[in-house]
Amino acid sequence: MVVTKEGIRKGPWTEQEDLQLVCFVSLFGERRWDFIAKVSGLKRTGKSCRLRWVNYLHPGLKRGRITPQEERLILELHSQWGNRWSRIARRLPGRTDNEIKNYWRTHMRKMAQERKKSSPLSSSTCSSESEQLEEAVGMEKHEQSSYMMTRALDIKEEDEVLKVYPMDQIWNEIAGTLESTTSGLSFERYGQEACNISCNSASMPSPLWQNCAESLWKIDDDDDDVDLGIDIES
DNA sequence: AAATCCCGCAACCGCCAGGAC
DNA sequence: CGTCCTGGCGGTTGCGGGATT
Repeated sequence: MVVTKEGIRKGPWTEQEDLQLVCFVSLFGERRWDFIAKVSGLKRTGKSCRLRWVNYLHPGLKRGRITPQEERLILELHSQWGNRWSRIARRLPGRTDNEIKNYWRTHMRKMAQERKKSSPLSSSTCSSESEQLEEAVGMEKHEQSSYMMTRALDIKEEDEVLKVYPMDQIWNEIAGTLESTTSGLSFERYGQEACNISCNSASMPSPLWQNCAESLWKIDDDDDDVDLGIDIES
């Protein structure tokens, strides 16, 4: 853990920080990250708080491996939109842009390597890794796109089967102590005690969670008409 | 058993767009 | 209209842990 001259902490988040952030996001919502960063007493930037929330703490997040269906969807969407990770992520409920980005990098690298192995001659014609990657992706796309589209609709069902994610422990801890502080919170009060972490007295209004979870993964209508509707028909 | 390599992922950085003033 | 602030996005880095030698 690094602390900068300005007293800003960097590096991995501690469990305590996570709890603290969860508390304050529950109070203020997923906005005003700079404000949350200040008020919470976390010595983090607003950006850092937002990132931590979006990529790790959000209750709607799915954990575990990318499924074959998701993989195909990623391939298809990437072929349409390129590296628009956040946009792609909106199509994959519970997945974050960061996760998809990471997945893409590692798996496409793997694919490129395998391809290189299987056809060593072709490597001489490729001047860069990125070109190889694109080639590999193109290959995947043609093989799988139509199948993927029919499978894409199944993903939602699969989501329901899933999967305990690590934050459950935290949610459980918090949920157990909810009622005591959910009503009558004032700024002064939570500042002093609501997030007096160990968070045993943390407030965690569950309806808000449901709201958040739904809203974050709500598909952006503007983006939608571009793609799936069309492709599903084909 | 130790050293090295490789992969997955969390986190940071820089840039940009949109909104408030 | 210009400036500042905030949040979102894509790219990149670095660490931890498992696999391999």
